[in-house]
Amino acid sequence: MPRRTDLSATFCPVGRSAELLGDRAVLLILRELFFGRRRFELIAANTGLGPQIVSARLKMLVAEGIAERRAYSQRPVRQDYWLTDKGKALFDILYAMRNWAERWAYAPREMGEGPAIRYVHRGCGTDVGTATICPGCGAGLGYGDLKGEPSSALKAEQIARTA
Amino acid sequence: MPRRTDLSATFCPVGRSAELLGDRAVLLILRELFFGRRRFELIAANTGLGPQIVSARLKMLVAEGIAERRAYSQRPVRQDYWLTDKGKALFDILYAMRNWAERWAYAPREMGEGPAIRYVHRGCGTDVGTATICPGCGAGLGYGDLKGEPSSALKAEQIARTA
DNA sequence: GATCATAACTATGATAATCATAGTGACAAG
DNA sequence: CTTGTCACTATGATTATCATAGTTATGATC
Repeated sequence: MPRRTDLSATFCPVGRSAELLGDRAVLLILRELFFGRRRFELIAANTGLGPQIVSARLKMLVAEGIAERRAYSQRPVRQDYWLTDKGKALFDILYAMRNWAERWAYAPREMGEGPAIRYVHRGCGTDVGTATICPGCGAGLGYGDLKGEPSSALKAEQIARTA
Repeated sequence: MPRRTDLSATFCPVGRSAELLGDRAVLLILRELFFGRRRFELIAANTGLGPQIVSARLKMLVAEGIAERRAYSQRPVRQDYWLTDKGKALFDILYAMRNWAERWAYAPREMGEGPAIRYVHRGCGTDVGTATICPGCGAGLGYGDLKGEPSSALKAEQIARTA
């Protein structure tokens, strides 16, 4: 495609976010990083993206200050990727995406099963459902406040992808 | 590009959302619809997208039940696009994108100016800043609860695009 | 009543991003 | 010294995207 117009300098904040997030690969990689999958091969396997795309997007995320590359082993040299504060702040967006899809974009769900990921408020132990304010204690819910537990169906799908 | 893998049937809700939202054009068009710009030509002008893309994406949004096409004039026949309930529910995501960018993705901002769009809670009149819970009255903030006022810089940019 | 204007699109060709596949370099284990 | 793991890079075919121009339908203007 021809060179698309750059939105990173528009006055509209949604436009600036769209410049980053209007890309399947970026969203999927961020999902993996939030799930704690930091290694290149794991990210590639779980997203289904090719290694060139994963490589290019991770480079970009590092350049934008959203992720950082760390060596988790010296011999052999092995790198992985961690979210920075700027990256962790994207949690609200991904959580809103999750909430929308659980409500409006139906999954190939087993009968009677609940959401694909159950989130529990670490502070008070309440299952928050798809709320942004804890229904148990009224606290706002941000990065680190929630503990997610994938359903058996989601777990099976993830295992199938990495096998 | 080759046929990319379809994520609309994955168990992961973030994946299903990414299938829809991982696309610059979709995000920009949704922004316009939330801003109340419903006409084809206005959407094309404000997003900078070509008419083929706008056409294709609007068709898709209608097919997905996110927008609907309405005739706002019979003679001459003129159509525009409105968000459905499913579409309006995407507000939380766009609002989270706005909040993230206002905080972390810096605008070419005039000195001393605040956010590009000031949001005021309709219920109590409080300027909510980038909060998801009204700092004035504690109410949760969703679609319809907020009144947005673009800054002069953002207004100027919008006028420049449509001229 | 011929031309001009407006709105909502559709059509075409050049360009560039994406995917699938294969390969590389560094090291460790057997 | 062959095999395996991990984090990538390289290549070629495919296809989405952009810029530009054109179409259809109608109303307004000269």
